[in-house]
Amino acid sequence: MTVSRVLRNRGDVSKATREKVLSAAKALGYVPNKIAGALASQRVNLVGVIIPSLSNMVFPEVLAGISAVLDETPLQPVVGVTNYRPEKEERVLYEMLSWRPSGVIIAGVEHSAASRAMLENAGIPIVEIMDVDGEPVDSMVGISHRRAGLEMARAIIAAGYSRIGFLGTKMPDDHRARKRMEGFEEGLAEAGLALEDREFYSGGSALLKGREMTEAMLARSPDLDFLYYSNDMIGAGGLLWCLEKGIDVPGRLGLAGFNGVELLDGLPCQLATMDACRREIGRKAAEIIAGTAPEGAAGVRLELTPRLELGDTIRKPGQTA
Amino acid sequence: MTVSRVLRNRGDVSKATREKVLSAAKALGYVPNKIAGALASQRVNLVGVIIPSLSNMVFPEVLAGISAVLDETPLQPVVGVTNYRPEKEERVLYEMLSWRPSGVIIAGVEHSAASRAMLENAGIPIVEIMDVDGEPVDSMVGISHRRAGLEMARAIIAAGYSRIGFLGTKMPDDHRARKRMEGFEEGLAEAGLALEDREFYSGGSALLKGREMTEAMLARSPDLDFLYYSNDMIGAGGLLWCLEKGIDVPGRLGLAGFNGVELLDGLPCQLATMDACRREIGRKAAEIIAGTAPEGAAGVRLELTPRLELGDTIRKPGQTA
DNA sequence: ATGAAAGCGCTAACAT
DNA sequence: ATGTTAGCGCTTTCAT
Repeated sequence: MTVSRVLRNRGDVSKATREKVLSAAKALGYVPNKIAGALASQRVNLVGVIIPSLSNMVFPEVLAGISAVLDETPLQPVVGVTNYRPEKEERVLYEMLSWRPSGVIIAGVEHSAASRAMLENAGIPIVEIMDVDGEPVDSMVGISHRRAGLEMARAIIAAGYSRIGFLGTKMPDDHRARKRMEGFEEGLAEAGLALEDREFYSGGSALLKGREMTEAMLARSPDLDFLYYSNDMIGAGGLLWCLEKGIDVPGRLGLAGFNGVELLDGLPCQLATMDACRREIGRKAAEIIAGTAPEGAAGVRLELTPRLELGDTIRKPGQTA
Repeated sequence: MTVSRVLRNRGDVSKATREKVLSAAKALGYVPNKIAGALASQRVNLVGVIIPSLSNMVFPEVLAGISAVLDETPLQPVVGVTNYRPEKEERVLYEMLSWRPSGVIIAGVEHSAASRAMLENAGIPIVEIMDVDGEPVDSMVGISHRRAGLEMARAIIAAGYSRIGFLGTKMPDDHRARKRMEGFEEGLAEAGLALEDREFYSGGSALLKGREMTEAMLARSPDLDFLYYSNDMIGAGGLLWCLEKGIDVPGRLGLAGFNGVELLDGLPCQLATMDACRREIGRKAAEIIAGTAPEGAAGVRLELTPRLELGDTIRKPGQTA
């Protein structure tokens, strides 16, 4: 019918007919059936976005970046959550691909063999995000978490700390947290140092866990002069606890987290951290899918550089211990 | 073909053929085309979930409740975010309905005329969530925010506070925050009281805003003996600021927030709050769509009861001012 | 500028 | 237990 032409603003349609169709559609409360449309046109304006979690502050911000870009295009994000579980990632990916989206943005470069095969055979642009330490299927946008850990270690050592503890998540499938820790240990090793203590948690309120783990670690290893947290939320918990106990931060004890979450702005003092470029990663990934990225639309490899923010919890050069 | 039968475990298929089809499918990396399937069967295993925001802690938790329930069913959630904007809600809803989902879960009971018309004509189960102060299109699961505000006011007055300030978001379209404030003022009015000061913010780090607004309000109205925050995040910022300044909480100044977010567990002391039953709301809404709710699948009206948690920031009966 | 017809890749109903 | 057929509601192409 001509109707189809009107609703998609295609082809030549006379003004009169157009108006008539439009008003009829509105009167009937007509909503076109995209299923049929997609089947006929072999085009689907959906972009699959697969992320491990929504409950921390990091992925929602990536999503915000993606949405900001896609809002300017006909594309729409559809998000799937894996809870850091490879089997769930497989399921979610399978479901998504069965809708034949225009592209997929997926967190991480580690995937099960089946997932990787699906991504490779999908025949659409794939962007793996967050992490660049690995071989991408197609495009890749992120930061090097290994390097982030490494540089934080160097900064800490440069500030004169040497007895260092690590506090993080107990997540075998959070590869980025793992890589940060490995990079961090590598950085310590450069200076002939090693982690003196470490502790991992899972589940629960991160702020509370940070508080509890800090207390436990300091009770166990009172000589530590620095604590590196695998994320800002537990770091903030630790910081609050130290402040409460009157511990001299950063003199007696230095602290650092990771992510650069907005939350930190509201703390009594600024926790040292490293910005993970979350929003920018989302923007870039979306641009690659939308085909508006200057870098192109396939095989792009983009490594962003996280900014180290010393804040108030690492000694500055002049400051004495 | 028989293939269709195998992939959907339907009808009688011999073991041998089944195996053959399955292995062939795997070898070819075959992913079925749900578009064609949906068109043919007139069934789509998608549930549209429309929420205003992902950047606070409240909606992700609702989503977690929804996912937990839908994971046991063939249904899959697809989320859309409106940023509290009615026009965006309209667009997102239109897009979703054009995929003919099995149901829609949507936050709030206030919608534009066009959105309401779409919901009414969709011919699928609709569940409006979070808020029960209004007339639903179909089903409704939530709490009464008006009553939540009212009861908080009563508790505060019962504890002996009388010079009360309000701090909240400047969001004309956050109807739930508005209703809480209205209910709160109603509660004050019962005791012949009224708000002595109020301040609203928008954007930025909520924790930081809470800190700044608290400082500003106390500078302006030093006689206040209670601050009611429209959410826990700004409440936490205010609490941290008070602790820092050595203000006697809850003796000299009482504080309360709203939501019952997990974050509060990690604070130096427990902020009074009211649990919004977020996870439970998500679960119930999903059950209604899935048809597994004992209440039925259409026209359900479910009001949950938020629990008041006095924490450490409201005086207990025995405590003196 | 408009209409007619084929067909997208499946499912459902009906053969066999 | 397996094969056959007619659509699902659009888009596309070709005709008028």
